Amino acid sequence: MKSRSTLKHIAEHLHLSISTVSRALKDHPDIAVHTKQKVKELAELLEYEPNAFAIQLRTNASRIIGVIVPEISGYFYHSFIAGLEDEARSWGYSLMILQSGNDPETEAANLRLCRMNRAAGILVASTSGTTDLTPFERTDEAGIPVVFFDKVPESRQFPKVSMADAEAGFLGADTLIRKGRERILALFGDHALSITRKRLKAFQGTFQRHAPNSRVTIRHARSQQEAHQMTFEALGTESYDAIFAMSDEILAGAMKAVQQKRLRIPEDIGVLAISTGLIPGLYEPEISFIETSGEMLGKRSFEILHKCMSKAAPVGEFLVPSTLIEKGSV
Amino acid sequence: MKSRSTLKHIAEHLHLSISTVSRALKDHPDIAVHTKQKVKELAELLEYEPNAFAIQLRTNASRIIGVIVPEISGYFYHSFIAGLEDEARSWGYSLMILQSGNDPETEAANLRLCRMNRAAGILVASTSGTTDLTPFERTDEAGIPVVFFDKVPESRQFPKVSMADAEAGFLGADTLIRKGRERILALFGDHALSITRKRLKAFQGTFQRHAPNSRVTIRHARSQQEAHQMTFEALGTESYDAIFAMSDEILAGAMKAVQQKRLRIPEDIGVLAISTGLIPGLYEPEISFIETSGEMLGKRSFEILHKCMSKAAPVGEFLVPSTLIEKGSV
DNA sequence: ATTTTTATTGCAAAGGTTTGCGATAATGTT
DNA sequence: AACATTATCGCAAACCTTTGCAATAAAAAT
Repeated sequence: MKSRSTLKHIAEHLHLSISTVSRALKDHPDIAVHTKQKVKELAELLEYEPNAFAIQLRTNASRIIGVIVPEISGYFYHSFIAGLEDEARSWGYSLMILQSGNDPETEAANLRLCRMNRAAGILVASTSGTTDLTPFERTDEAGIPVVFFDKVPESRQFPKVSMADAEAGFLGADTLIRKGRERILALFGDHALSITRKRLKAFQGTFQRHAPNSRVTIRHARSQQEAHQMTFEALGTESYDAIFAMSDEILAGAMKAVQQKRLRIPEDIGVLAISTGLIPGLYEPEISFIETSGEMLGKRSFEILHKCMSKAAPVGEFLVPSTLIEKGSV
Repeated sequence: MKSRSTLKHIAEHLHLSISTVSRALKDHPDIAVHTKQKVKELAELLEYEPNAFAIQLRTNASRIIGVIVPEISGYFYHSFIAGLEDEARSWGYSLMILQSGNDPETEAANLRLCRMNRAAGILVASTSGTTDLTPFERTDEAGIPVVFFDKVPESRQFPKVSMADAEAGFLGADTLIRKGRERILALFGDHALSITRKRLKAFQGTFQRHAPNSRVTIRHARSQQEAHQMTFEALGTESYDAIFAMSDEILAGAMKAVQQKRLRIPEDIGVLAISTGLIPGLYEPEISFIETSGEMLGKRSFEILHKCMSKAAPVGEFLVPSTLIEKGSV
């Protein structure tokens, strides 16, 4: 275990004071150029690396951003984290990742961890069961900005950034209409989730306004399996010319039914989904989708949080736009 | 910005010394029981939360584990991270996630970050271009144990934990043989990667030994697209009764060709893959696979690192077993 | 020649916690 | 009654860095 070199070591070697060394290393104008040079050379030689703890203790601020998500794996959050990490690193921040396992208690414990580590800021995709926001308020009051993303609470108090769900819903409907699809099997997720309601509302609204004569059948599935089964049954009882899936999970289920029935895309049936992009690329032909990019959400979230960290405190909800990516499946 | 409470605050309120408070909070036997009680009560009331920086500065050790991966997203690492986080949290550790983007320089920078933050330990899935191990050695010498996982270097110096690649390769071949498949299109990844070579060697060896008369065609693809194209061409020129894919990425590519050709599984062609499990579950019928669980690798990796952190320094390579999951696709 | 400015460096405190050792008083031992 | 032991608690240093202010010497201005 090699003893790590400190400012003190360098100072002693050079017969300088610690403060001079400290300033020299960060190009403080007070320090003579030749002194700076000598200091930097020795620092290089001694492989000096500043002690982050000491800095953080002194400045009472870390370069660590806490990220609390229900789960890292799954269809979405990992891409969010990837985008976030990318952006954060370019600003000199690192990520501390915590999973809540969709359990409010673990979530609170994780929040505490972030506070203990004096995170520079915290990004939270809340649990579906998160009702009590006071822990978050306390954290915020303690000077650690909290920004919610993706799964955001109703509260008006915190900045929030999420996908443009209404826009995505509209785009979905609009695309189907433009392509002349008129008998739609539209598969949505759990109706209790706000994401579902927002997408559904825009989707339905668009059809009612612009293609009131189309037959749009809405179904709700809570899992891939349910979506699979539901689609299989639906395809057996009535004839559809397009399937719309509001998420990757739903799409995966629906596609199993499509494969099972050996339907050709887009001849026998058109398929369109709202997706992150990975899943639609697995099929042949690839599935057209409205992209709700996890990466972009990550980057955007960092931007908002970054503003919060530098005093300027934006509030309200920020939306990440979604765009149609055509692959010819509809 | 509420001022956070410290040991000092508590001490002053109770007319005690800081050291007594510190000891009381951690049940030091020197402290009277009633004192402990009073201290703890007030700490609760004041919502005292220890300053992690100060602790880490004093003890020169954090509860943070650095994780350096080429990318978080993609087919594999997110599940690894999920498993790791789960295990680490149960031991009171948090994860600091860094992406190297498969760039050795970024990797080195990330390593430096881990050192600066005095990580308790570091897990690295190295870049394919990582040749110089001295930065890792230096980190290790500085008292921060380094454990490689998944993509491990040749060096004998560091503990390594990876999938049982040989076993997986054997299992793949064995399964195909048992199912009576004799004309195999076997798709592997980049031949430069050790993971590819290990799986391939065991796969080929098993066929040579137990089914020397089977026709096994080996192909190497460096991307999903390449796998797709390669498979499509292969299926056009010769007849096969099974496809074997050594990874999710390859499988995804191959399956596109299968769908394109509208081949029925398993009647027209059998399919078997080595996989994490997500992708094979997307098709209908689902694809049988040899599971190389990212979660398990994550948990196991933590175990090894944990041993390294507590003096006991295991060396050598640890393998997490893989098991066949039958879905009837072969 | 004296005063003012400028350039360069050092001093010392602060940030919160841990910990070896010393201090004190109470209890037990001879 | 003198001494040894035990139970509690406080002192102060250490961990390493940052930063306001003071200090010194050299240069410039009067």
